[in-house]
Amino acid sequence: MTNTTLKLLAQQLQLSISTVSRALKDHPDISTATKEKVHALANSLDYEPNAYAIQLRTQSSKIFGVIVPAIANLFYDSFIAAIEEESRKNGYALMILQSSDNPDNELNNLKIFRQNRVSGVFACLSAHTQNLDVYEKMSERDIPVVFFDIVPKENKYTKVRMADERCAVIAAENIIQRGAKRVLALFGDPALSISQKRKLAFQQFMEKYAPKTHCTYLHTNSSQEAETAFHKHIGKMQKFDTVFAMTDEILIGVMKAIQALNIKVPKEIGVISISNGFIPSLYHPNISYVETSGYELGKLAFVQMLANIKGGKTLSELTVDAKFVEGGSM
Amino acid sequence: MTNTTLKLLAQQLQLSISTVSRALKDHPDISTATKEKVHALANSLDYEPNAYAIQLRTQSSKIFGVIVPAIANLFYDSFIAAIEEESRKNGYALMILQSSDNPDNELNNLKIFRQNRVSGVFACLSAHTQNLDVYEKMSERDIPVVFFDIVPKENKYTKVRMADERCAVIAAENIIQRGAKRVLALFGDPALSISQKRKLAFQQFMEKYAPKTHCTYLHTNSSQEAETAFHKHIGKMQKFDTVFAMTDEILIGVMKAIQALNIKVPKEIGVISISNGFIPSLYHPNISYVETSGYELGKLAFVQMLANIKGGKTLSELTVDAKFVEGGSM
DNA sequence: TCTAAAATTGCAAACGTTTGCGGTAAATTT
DNA sequence: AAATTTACCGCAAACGTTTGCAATTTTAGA
Repeated sequence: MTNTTLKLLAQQLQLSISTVSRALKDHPDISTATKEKVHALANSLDYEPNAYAIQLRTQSSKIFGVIVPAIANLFYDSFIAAIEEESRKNGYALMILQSSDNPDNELNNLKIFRQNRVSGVFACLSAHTQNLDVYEKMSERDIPVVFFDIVPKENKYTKVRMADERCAVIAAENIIQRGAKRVLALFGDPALSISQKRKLAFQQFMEKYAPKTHCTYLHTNSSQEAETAFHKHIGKMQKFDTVFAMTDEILIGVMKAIQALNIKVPKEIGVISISNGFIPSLYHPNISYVETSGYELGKLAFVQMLANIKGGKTLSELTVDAKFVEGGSM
Repeated sequence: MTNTTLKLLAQQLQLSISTVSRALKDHPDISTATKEKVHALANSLDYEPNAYAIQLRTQSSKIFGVIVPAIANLFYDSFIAAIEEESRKNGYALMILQSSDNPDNELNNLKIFRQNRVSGVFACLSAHTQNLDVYEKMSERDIPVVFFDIVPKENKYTKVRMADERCAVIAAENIIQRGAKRVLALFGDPALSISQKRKLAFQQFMEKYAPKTHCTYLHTNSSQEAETAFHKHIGKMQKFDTVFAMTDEILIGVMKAIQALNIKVPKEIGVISISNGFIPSLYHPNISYVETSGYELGKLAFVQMLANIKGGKTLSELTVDAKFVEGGSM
């Protein structure tokens, strides 16, 4: 079946295309009578404006691009869910591409976004992206970019991210408050700035406010690694009374080990992590965690995007605050 | 900065727009010499074809729409990841919208898809969608629809889904093989056909091949409900020696209860579920499960879509097969 | 050298909108 | 009744491509 167009409506009504167009959008120039006629026919013929024609004509697309390392990820999917909601409210649609942490894909995805003339892109850098030229190219095209989560260091970009240092400090506070004597602190890939930031903040805080507490710092790149690391370190020397997991991934490994060894939480060991809350709710007792909500981050990113679109350049780095959520594991 | 267009290239090269257009796509009519010139300038000027103009002209969009109840979902996000991969390989981009299980949103999303003249849509019905007219409308527009996971009953549609009955039967087989005497079987929302199918198949198989095994069937709508149901039923009368969870959601509730009561798996109770594998891997021992891979389903859906686009109508219902994955919980 | 065929390139219409501007008829003011 | 305003509507260009066809140039055949 052929789509109904303005032209078709115009022919059937013996009107000009422009009149039909204006009638459809309640232009004051058009009389109420014709407006009604037009609307009636448009409805009965199921008229749907052709987005491409509009975008071609108006040079603006009502589509946002989103680029994440992976969609299948507890954090990113809630981020996406958030901007999807906001987008719909504001009449935008979303185009989502994943980089799989591969800079080549990243490049390609950005290209697709440019070709589709998206009105803006939400970007999470892939783990080891060095070259930001592609993003420069977006700016040249006047396409605003809001970076989230993994963001570039330079402060000429608009970025939103979690308050990484705050997260680590809040975790440290709670560990101290528990009266921990020996803590095992597990962090992620040491090459990632997020790992560095969190570790640094955590370490400094502990050394300053609880210098007598013995801390062991480890970096692990997967649940597997975390699990085996835990097994290894829990065995030798005195047992830890508290364990801190920087991410869900790490927490998962730790908890498997804890279950395997049948260690009682929180009696024999306290557990605390940084998470968006889903994984911690899987265990009994619920794991206490410092909340980093992908959902909140998404909402924040969206207002930044809107600001960028409306008010020209709004360069800034906003962070969503962290808060402690009591589980029962501390 | 103003985008470079064919017109611009043509002017600078003293060529016609059509020649430039053809040169860029290696049309045999164009001489190698001019082709090279054109490509060179296009590169240096960062020419990027305007997708909207192309789509307007060619009436085809290279975009697929995806509609899911929620992106933030272990099953759907892996489904999405799969079709995203395939799409990229085939030069398509994805437009993803979530229905939040609300038929109104579903309606609206479909509308956006139509307006954007997507080349096809992957749709998962929202839980209680009754009216399929919207999807009929897509067909009228010659937009193929591939339903996945939650699909309509009528067989005039193209659908892919998990082999629900097989899943349930495989689970039942393993339960029988374990020599279970008393099993607690937990299913999801009884209004959903997926729950009905799985329960029916499970029940029939058990009654046929293990009539002496005592089975208790329950429906729960959330992790919470599953958890309390487990607590309630494990308390009174004789303990169950095996529990079957139809979904991840249910498994989560069950496992929380099991942890709380400190019941040993698999010694005191066997656990088996239907899952894509992530949740079962979170526990020690890993939970044995019947695999329903969103990823596989995505791949399958994509070939169906391609078939539909290329070869006209290909109405059929394909299912991705289920297989048992040994954990250590049985 | 002339002609026919082959190799190149350009013209112009079309895709479906939006929108500045000009035009006509009706309503209002003098 | 003439002049002016107001209300309504249509013309046509433009957005950036693609593509059938015609036009031109080059090459080959005789």
